[in-house]
This record gives sequence, C-alpha cells and structure tokens, in this order.
Amino acid sequence: MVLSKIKDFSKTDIELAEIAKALSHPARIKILKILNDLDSCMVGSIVDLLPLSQSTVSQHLKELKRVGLIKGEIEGPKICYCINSDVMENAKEELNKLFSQVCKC
Amino acid sequence: MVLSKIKDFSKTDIELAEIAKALSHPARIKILKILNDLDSCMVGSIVDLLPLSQSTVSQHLKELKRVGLIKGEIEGPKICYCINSDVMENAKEELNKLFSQVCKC
DNA sequence: TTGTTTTATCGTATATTTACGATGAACGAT
DNA sequence: ATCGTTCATCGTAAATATACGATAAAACAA
Repeated sequence: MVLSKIKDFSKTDIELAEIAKALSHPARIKILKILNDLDSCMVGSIVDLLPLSQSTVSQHLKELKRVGLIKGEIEGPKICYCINSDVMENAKEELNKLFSQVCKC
Repeated sequence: MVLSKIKDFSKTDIELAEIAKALSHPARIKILKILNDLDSCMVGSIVDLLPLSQSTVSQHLKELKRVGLIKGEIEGPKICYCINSDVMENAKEELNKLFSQVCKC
C-alpha cells in the first residue's frame, strides 16, 4: 500500500465508509441485534451467544464503540453495553442520504 | 486467524456485512456518487476523478460488482459501468431493516 | 489481604485489503 | 497486420483486520 489514500477523500465519504466498516462483519451485526434484544448487556452474555472467544468479542465491541454505535457503562466489575440510539439514527440517516444520492430509491 | 468464523453466522447477518463491506471504503462511496452523476461511466472518467491509479480503481469496481451494486456493459474497448438499482434498493431495505431491529429509529 | 469475577489489552499468527506498476487481452482504426 | 486505447489481471509490498491464549486491571467478596 505504501501510503493510504483515504485522507484524500471528502470528510463525508470517509465518515460514511467508517460507518459501513463498523457494520462490515457479521459478528458486529449480531452484537447490535443482541444488545437490542437482551435486557442484560454485559460482555459475558454476548460472548455466550457468539462463536468467538472473549478477547475477539472485546475487539469487535471496541470497533463498534470507536464509531460510537454502542456505549459502555461500568457497573462494578461488569460493563453494560448498549446501543447509542443517537449515533445509530445518524448512521441510518447518512446511509439513506447516500442511497437517495445514488439510486432512485 | 487460524480459521475464519464467518460461516458460523446466519446468512442474513453475513449478507448485511457483505453489503456494508462493499461500502466500507471512501473510494467506493465516491465511485457510486460519480456513477450517478456522470452520463458517461467508463472507467477512465472515474479514474480521472479519484486520487488512485487505474489498477486500484479497477479493484474497487470489482468489489462493487462482486456484491452486485454496479454492473458493467462492454462497449467496444470500453466498459460502461452503472448503478444496479435493484440491488441498491435491496441493500437500502436490508440496512433499514437492520436499523429498525436495533434502534427506535 | 487474598481470591473471584469480569473485561480490556498484549503478543502473535494468519488472512484480507489496499495500492501500485507491469503486463495482457479485446477492440477499433489505420 | 500493426498500432493505440481501454480495461482487467498479475505480481508484489505494506497496512489492516481477524482470531486466539495469556496476562493485566478493576471491583467486589470472603
């Protein structure tokens, strides 16, 4: 690659790509669904529902947290993760704006 | 990695992740916008509008074609790329379905 | 204090992605 | 038949992503 060219693109295109990247692994898609379905949202519960190790799940959570789609609250030794609805709604709107720009749909 | 675990996820989660992956690079976002804006959609015109080499643009086009979001028609030595509206609309719907599943939005 | 539980981070191996130049294939024009 | 144009593919290098076990850190319990 020698040099990443990503910074040569527009801010909005980079941001859209970042949102999409966060959604680009089935584990992260499933994590979002789990967070919405479960009352409890501690990491252990998520790990139990995924075919991945605890450390790998932690990495996927980190990626979702990085773009803000989820947030974590410390509860003693546990951490309660949940969907960040504001960011999620913004992501939905930005993606729909893209679709309206590139398609009659 | 030793072994990819992607096949251990549901078909719908994998498909959603595939759509998102295709949108996960700003060059591909911009290509979609260019294809919608330009009348002509030959590769050379796209390359002129991107800070990337011809071979790199070709790879990005291949990825978009792989998931069906664009299609190419041979016109002599040229190839005319355009948005595949049906697939694009389906992608929009699948993503919106996801958002409605994981967020009150 | 010592141990237990919970989660993040470190170190590491492998796979995939990104990027380029060079080459090849297909076509039209001369 | 040869040449120029257009685009895909090959080969390659470097960056990033994925996955795991081991370890560290933080908090509560005994």
